[in-house]
Amino acid sequence: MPAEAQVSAKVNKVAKVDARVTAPASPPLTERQEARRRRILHASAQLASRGGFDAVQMREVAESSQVALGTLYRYFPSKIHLLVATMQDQLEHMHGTLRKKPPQGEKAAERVAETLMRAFRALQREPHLADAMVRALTFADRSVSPEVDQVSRQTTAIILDAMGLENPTAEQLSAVRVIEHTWHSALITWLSGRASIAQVKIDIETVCRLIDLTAPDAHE
Amino acid sequence: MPAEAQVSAKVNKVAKVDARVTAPASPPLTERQEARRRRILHASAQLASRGGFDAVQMREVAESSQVALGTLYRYFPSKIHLLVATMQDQLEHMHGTLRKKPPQGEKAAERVAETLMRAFRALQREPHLADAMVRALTFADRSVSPEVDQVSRQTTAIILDAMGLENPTAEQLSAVRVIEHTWHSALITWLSGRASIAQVKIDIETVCRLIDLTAPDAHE
DNA sequence: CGCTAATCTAGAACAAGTTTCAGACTTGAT
DNA sequence: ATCAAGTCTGAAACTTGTTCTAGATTAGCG
Repeated sequence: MPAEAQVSAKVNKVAKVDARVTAPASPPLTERQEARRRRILHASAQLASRGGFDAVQMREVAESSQVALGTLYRYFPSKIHLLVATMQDQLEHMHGTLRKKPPQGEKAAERVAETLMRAFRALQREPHLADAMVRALTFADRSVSPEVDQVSRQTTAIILDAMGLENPTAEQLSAVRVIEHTWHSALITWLSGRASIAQVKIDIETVCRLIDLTAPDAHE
Repeated sequence: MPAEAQVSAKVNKVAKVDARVTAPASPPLTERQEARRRRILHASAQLASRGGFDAVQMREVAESSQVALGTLYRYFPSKIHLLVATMQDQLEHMHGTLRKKPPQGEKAAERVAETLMRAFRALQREPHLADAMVRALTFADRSVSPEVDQVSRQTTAIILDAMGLENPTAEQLSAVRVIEHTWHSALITWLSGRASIAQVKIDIETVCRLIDLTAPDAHE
């Protein structure tokens, strides 16, 4: 029988979180395990904040989080998994923060653009961290699909929140997907120095106009 | 003084290619060097076609192309550089091919969507190659910016071609950028198995509607 | 308490990208 | 034809992600 295994998963920090955006708490973890996991994620974010993707070296993460290399790999089967998990973690924060002060815009498109720009500003404060997370996200192969999908759902939830929609139409979901595409890709161009902050802003605002197209009289 | 160094760059295969999409032929190469370069790109594409990004191993590329490892690195300073160059190469082909049979759609949005779907179908024929190229492209860091930018310009040219525009407005260029974002990101979701081909099609068609937004009476 | 299975640790080992180096080869110029 | 400078080769070395192993620990159970 298992050794460390009990304690309830203490997710759902933010009140009524949609089940679709809550991580599927697979095997419940011991307190010590939960603590290890947090230490690892913390070390990962910290190293990433310093030097971006390259600075997150597995041996360093292991050392910083006081865990053996093998253990690190037991928790996160690859560097990409680790960074995607780090992103999930950060996104949860972000979503919580964004919920508190909902965007002010009149129309849905404006609110979404405002929300994304707010998120973008947050990323600008830790550009290296953003680099590590976004690079990992787009570099992830099939073996990380579930986790990446989770991030995607969380992002979708944030956008739908901003739109103020309960039951989006298929067309609106398409628009949201395209917005997400633009969001990710625009971040990449910014991170690799091929687009300015202003440029990203324009792209976001441009793509958000798609929302008007799917619901000319959009509001809640 | 330089040793191997002369011969004119024999780019511009396709007649009147816009200067903005022509590689800035830096130091002209010897014929033997040009041949080496081609062998390398060929080996790269071949290995990529087999097993995607991971199958393109620098030692293997070197061996396949009958070049020493050090030489390979002299031509392409990193695996990412190599794969991005491979993409440039493939894109040139693609653009040439696409030029021949221009899209039929009435409206600009339709023509762009049709063109991109055509390109998408081409990629589907070599999914592993697509994987290698696209992953490299989005993973590229600042050191590869010039090359990635070149790919971006080439892509822009293809889209503008499909739109049939000579002097796009700033607004239209924004739309094109957003379309490119969507194109790249949608490819990624497809390659990582998180979106179906049908899904990609919808996303492309959705984003192309932005064009109508910037030019309601769009045509040539 | 004492047992058993799972987990953790330290460290070696392996894989693939990248760098380095000494010597052989080419090239353009004298 | 010869020379100087730049290029190519083959091979070793180095780096960092990933895997493997043997032994120490920990957790849950009777």
